[in-house]
Amino acid sequence: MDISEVSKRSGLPASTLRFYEEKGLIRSVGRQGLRRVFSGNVLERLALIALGRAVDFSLDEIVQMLGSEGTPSIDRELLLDKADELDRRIQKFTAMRDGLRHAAVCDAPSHMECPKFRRLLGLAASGALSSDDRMKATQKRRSKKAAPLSP
Amino acid sequence: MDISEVSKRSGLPASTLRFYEEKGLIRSVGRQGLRRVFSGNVLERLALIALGRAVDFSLDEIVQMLGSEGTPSIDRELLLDKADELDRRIQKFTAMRDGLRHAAVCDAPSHMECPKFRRLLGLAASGALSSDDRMKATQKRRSKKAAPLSP
DNA sequence: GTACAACTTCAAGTTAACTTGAGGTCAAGG
DNA sequence: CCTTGACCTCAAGTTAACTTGAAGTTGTAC
Repeated sequence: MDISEVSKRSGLPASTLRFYEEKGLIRSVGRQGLRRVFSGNVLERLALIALGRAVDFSLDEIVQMLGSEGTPSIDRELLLDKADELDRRIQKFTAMRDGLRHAAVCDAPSHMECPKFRRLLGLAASGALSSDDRMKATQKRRSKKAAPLSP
Repeated sequence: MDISEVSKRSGLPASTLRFYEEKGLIRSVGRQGLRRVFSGNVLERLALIALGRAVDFSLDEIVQMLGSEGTPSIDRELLLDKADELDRRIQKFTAMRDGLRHAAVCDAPSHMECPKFRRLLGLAASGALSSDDRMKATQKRRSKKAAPLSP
């Protein structure tokens, strides 16, 4: 497959595919003249990348999870970490959704006078919802097995 | 209150507060010499901003929702839109979480051989989870009331 | 009354994930 | 043979949301 074929099948622009290759996310199997040639399994790889992006992994995180190997063999612990992270996000989002929905129908003269809305505000302000706890649990869980590369 | 007081109470660095002021998100009530003076309700305002950020609004969106007025009076329809959006995100995230969790315990030799994981991959690849539908429903619902500013 | 920590402005830097553009190469059709 | 269009590289631009730095000012404690 040439790059436009991959582009068509994956829905990603060629520029993104080149960018991904440069980042080490995908690899072309060779060249025909100047042109990259991709094997079919790049599509599976791109699907994995899309999966990662869908759960808000950075490209760098994805590079790490997907080794350079064909078969990724993703760390199962990492998967659980990410599932936990998603759980926390789901909880926040659920709280937010309920709060927003209530605020929308609340008959308080202004949102500011609605106690539920104010409670939500308090939550947001306290950072409980700020979604900046991206990798805290990951770090925590990860640190239990300690540094595998140092003495 | 001076800026460091607001900073302490809000948890935001002074640079961010200045940045927010420049963006029109908050306002200082005046100056003492060079220094900004903020009124107490800037904290409420910052809480609203945090709330918005917590549900992934951009600062520009937030500026629009919070008029320049003291009492925001947020568009209730907009709140419902955002609640809907959150619903969709929650569904995606739930699907992802379940998928990840299964993949973590799945006894298939490689994730690639696990049908559930592959199904998840399909979902991600098809863009069903790609979270790029940020404002589609908003646009849709919004377009029902049509352009209020054009003839 | 002077030192200095804390404020100020304004410009420029940062990060992620791409996109765009300029300038060049090459295979295939006419 | 020659044109054309799809590909190539590499550098630079883009956006969001801030942060950092340089250079200047000032309220306050001694």
